[in-house]
Amino acid sequence: MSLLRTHNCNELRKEHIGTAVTLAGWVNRRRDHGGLIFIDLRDRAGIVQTVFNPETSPDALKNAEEMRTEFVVRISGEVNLRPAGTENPHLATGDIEVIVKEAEILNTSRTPPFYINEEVEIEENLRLKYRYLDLRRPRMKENILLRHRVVKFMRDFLDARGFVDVETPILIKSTPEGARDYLVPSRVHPGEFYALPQSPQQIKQLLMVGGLEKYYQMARCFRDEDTRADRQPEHTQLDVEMSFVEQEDILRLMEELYTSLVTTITPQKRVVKPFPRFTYRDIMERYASDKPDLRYALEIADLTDIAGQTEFTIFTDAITGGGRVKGLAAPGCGNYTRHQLDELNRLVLDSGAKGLLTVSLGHPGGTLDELAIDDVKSVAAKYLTLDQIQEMAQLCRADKGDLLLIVAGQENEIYPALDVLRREIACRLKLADPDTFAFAFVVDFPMFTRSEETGKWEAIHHPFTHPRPEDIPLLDTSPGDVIGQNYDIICNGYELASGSIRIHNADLQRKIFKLMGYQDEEIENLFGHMLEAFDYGAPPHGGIAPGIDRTVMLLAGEDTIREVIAFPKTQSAMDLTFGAPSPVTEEQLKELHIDLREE
RNA sequence: GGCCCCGUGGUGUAGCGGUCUAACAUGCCACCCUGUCACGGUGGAGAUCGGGGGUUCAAAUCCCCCCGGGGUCGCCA
Repeated sequence: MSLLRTHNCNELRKEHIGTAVTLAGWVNRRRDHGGLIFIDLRDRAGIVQTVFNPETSPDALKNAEEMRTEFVVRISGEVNLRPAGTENPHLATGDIEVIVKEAEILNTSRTPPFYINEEVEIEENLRLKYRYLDLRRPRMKENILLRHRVVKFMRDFLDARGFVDVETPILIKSTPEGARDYLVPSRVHPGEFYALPQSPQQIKQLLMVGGLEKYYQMARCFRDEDTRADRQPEHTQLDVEMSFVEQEDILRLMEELYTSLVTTITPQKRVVKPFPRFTYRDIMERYASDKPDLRYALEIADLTDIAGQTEFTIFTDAITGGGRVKGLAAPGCGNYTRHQLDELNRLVLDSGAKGLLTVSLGHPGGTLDELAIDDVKSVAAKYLTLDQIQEMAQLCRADKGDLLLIVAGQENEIYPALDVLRREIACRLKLADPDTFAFAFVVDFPMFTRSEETGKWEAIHHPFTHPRPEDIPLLDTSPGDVIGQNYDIICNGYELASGSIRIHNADLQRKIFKLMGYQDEEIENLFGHMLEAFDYGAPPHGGIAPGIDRTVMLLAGEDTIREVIAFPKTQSAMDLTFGAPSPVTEEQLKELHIDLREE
């Protein structure tokens, strides 16, 4: 195995009995019986019990008395069957133990700042400061090993299908759109900067022009924007691009990749193939989100028609103002207390909607037809007829005993509220099965949205997305109606991947840039390299980029991607292990031609 | 930048105006212990309760500001 050891701590079994072994690892636990000492030795592979006996090896025992938690030690001895009745079924190596003949302390350790041998929640900033110790703990160790298996699987999967792994530059050109770039000053070119890639988007398209046909890369992507539980300043994408493909080719490839990944890496989890497909419009209508958790239904119903017939002015005013009335049913929540209803109302207000109307549909039992007006509890009850309530309940697929949650207003203000409500109810009712991955494709996104600040058309995905061929004429007449050939993979409430068929024609690409308000000169400056490349026989191509961190997070059952990243950054983008970012010397700044401004 | 949550011995928690000279568990140190495996036993050390200011006769506890961590909106082509 190596010069320092013959076996790892997890591989010794009954068949090794009598074998002389040398092991090295960390002291996971020491049990000193005064004379007899047990030390659980731990390495990456696992744990084995070693026994120090004063009669067989007094010198080794002397060393063992010095050993403490997390000391690095090396022992030599013989594998023994444990005495009958002392086997430990919790250990893979629990049938045997190593009788130590010689022991050596390779390195001592201070008492760790937190438990390594116990699963206790530790404050995250402490874990991050001592991440190298945190990585020894089972949770992080397993997550990092899982991540390795996921990445290995993806590489093998794509290699087997003819994909070529190409490395692309990390120091590239800053582009104006999208996220804020991380900038790197140039020593050689005073006043000029490189940018770290937000993704290798343009580069991989040029690889297609370069004739690679099938490219992939574990690509690090950098975005100087605020973090979230599922967002870090740097993250890793499985960047994929293919030539001579249509959208359908890419979706099928991804469906195959993800289903085989899950069945191979986490066979205990459920996954449904084929993945359901939704248009953007459809999924927003039904779930008020472009990445809903589809492990549960809780579909959102459009109540605008019936709400417009009521005497309830909050509804009718909203509709008159061009808004909609939408709602969902919270199963079995008809008995919610005032306090619980207030909590839901608070969520709605915090999400920016004007308010929440709750309609309690009495007690469970019987059908909606048997609902009496006296069963109904709602502040709007006197403005609604029983027929209207029953119809709204029916549209929400509600039963007696349920709670209707209804929000009225403009779509852009009620959708966040409906999304929050849907997730909150699912959380309270524990509707999301932790052992299921509900993948889905979302397709047919609009290409452009009009910026509220500038009034300009902005790309929803990115400006290299190819419009649906039939929509190209709309570029001249109504850009907001143009649907792009782009697609997301969503799973359990997360956007896992995003991709598109790209433009490979310089004229069309130029047209898109112009539509977005770029002047000819800007276009040549910023994107001339792309447009020129398209003039030299660019093949039709498209791709996608699944997020590795989010994928591993889901497979690991974690709630944040920090748990699957060896050295993640905090919400304020700091690396607590290294203390980055940090000031640099005046000499360094001078070399880079940088003066710091007073803020 | 907005909103919300958290910060008490090394670690995890309790305490939420006076009984706090701050409790419990674990870890740590010492001694005892030859079959434990979260070993056991006895003893001990260890906290100006994130920092500052205020209210009060009295503050870990109430108020304000700041710092740090987290969640989220904005942001993330």
